[in-house]
Amino acid sequence: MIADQDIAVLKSAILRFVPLTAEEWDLLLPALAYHHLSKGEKWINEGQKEQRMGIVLSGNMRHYYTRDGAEKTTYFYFENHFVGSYISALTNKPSQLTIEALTDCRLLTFPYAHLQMLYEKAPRWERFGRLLAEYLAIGLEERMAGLLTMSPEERYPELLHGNKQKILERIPQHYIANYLGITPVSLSRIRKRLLEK
Amino acid sequence: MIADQDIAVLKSAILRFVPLTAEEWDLLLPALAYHHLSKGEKWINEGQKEQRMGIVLSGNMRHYYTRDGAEKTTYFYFENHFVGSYISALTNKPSQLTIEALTDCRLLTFPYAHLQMLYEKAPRWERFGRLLAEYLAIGLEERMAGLLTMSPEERYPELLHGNKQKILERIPQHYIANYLGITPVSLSRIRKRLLEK
DNA sequence: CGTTCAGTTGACTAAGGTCAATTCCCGTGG
DNA sequence: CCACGGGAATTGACCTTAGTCAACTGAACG
Repeated sequence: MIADQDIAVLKSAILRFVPLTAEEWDLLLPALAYHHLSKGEKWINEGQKEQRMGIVLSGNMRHYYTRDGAEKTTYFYFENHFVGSYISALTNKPSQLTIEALTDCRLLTFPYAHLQMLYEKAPRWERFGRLLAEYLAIGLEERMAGLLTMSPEERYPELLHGNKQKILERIPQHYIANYLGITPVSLSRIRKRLLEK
Repeated sequence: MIADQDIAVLKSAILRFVPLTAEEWDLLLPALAYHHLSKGEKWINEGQKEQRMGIVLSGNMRHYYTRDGAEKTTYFYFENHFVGSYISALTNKPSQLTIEALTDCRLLTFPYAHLQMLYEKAPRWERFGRLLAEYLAIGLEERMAGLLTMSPEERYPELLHGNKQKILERIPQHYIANYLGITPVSLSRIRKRLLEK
């Protein structure tokens, strides 16, 4: 049994994209599952093909690529964020990503295939799918442009003063360095340099 | 008057995403316009809000951000590619990008607003919109992951041996350097280093 | 033939990476 | 309450690689 208030969180996140009738909303309900993760636990592993998406009810998570043994964090997830190996689900290939809980987390999840089925069934859900993909594309574009046009020393303050500063405070600095594409050592030096100004 | 064969090119590009009935296809027709660009000419300028999308019939183009006077190329367009300041159109904000013809180009274009109108009118078109956004998101994700996980020296061979090598041959090296996020001077050195192996 | 622009090369600088030592913080157990 | 252990962050020394500036080469085009 899933708590009503948890379902309400998911519903309002979806309604930010599209309005839904009660009937349309009910199409998703049977696919929902509750999931709990302990700090440090992995939800999705690299190479794996279990394609679920979900929403973070509480806690925060990160996802990263592993290459030559090194982890590269490309995203953080917080409360009310959709989470999942979206690209893997879209392309139907094994995930390149690992998604890990940074704190204890509570999730509400559903199979991506169920969402795809809704795309077939209900135009409103297809619209949701479009807007979700567009939202993602906008975020990715910004991220990419940032990597290409700014140095790490510029990206760091940008990240701090962005719309997430309060939340980033909770995240250990070495993950932030990783997100910026640099080592913790370099971030420490950048912080020092910025303080001296 | 637009040539039938040009329209056929656009149509088959769209049909790669979704099947369309004749009636659905006809909804787009009245919005089409033909456009010719000379080498070096800019199609979309930074700061501008004209939101058209199109397909490249012939020639190739690039788009770039301008920051502190420096240009950062983030994409190349070739025959049969959709082109446009997609993010600007989505967010309805002035374009951050400039899109420029690298050679003489022939384009078929339509207002993004017209496509949005089709989203309202026909579920099939909305599906096209979803698949287009998903396609874009996949490409952006790959690009971003590449920037974060690989050095320029690794990215260059990757680019060469990717699915575009034949086309990249046509593009001046300094644009490729720019795309890789480095200077032409550095790319020249990287090439030299790779040859020595 | 010059002019122009892309590409290469050399000398030097700047900035991040690596490795290792040290300090700080915090929680746990004696 | 204090001592210890472990992970995070900082710092120093040194290395690697891209950036910058400038000179030079080479090919394309008038």
